[in-house]
Amino acid sequence: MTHEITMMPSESIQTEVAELYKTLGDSTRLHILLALSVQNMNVSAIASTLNMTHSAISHQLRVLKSARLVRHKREGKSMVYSLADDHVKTIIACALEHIEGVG
Amino acid sequence: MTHEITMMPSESIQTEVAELYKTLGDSTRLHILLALSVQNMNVSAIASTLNMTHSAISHQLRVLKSARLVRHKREGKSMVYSLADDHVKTIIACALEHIEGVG
DNA sequence: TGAACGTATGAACAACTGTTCATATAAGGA
DNA sequence: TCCTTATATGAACAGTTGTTCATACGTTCA
Repeated sequence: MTHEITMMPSESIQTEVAELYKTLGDSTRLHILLALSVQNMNVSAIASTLNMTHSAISHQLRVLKSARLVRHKREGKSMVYSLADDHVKTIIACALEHIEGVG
Repeated sequence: MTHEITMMPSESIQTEVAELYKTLGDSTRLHILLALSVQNMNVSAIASTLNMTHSAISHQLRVLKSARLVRHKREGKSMVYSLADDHVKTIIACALEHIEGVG
């Protein structure tokens, strides 16, 4: 885990990285990921935590799902969402450190 | 450099992080940053490297500047741009690792 | 099966984004 | 000073984005 750019990434990798950032670059989605970094939640819980409609949250979860940033599993009537892996936390933590560093 | 989220960031920090990602979430801007991670360049050099117009590059450099991701200094007729600090490299490297990890 | 709950989806709309084009500003050389 | 080179800026346009509203789907329990 050195976090260094050892060589110039290919065009397609660059595009993928930009896509990843675009996905993270919406405050609703970032809020969802941060909430999920604390604990797994269903759609209703996320919606009330962020004080937004179920529909808006569901739409954004779809985006996060297709970006492979969250997973979901059914539990009875509800869908429980969780972060896809620890990478996600790491990426956000990187940005947090930058922000805190710059002030 | 542990890259862990030790506590829930404040609303304003969350918004800042989202803004940072939004800035990184454009392939033109990411290309510029990756190019600058190799060497400092002026606008013309960036434009020809990315095969884009000077104007488009200049507009994007303005965005990167206001996000404090790049610095610039005049050298004769041209403006030489460089990464603001090593944080920028680290942030991009984090995402690269995630992409490569996911495949 | 039918009602209630939880979630997903599609259409539509306003708001935003990135590029292009035209033009302006700034520095160096004749 | 005038011309050239280098960069910046503003307006405008097409394309994209995120939310809302209405509706559909899926699960549980009576």
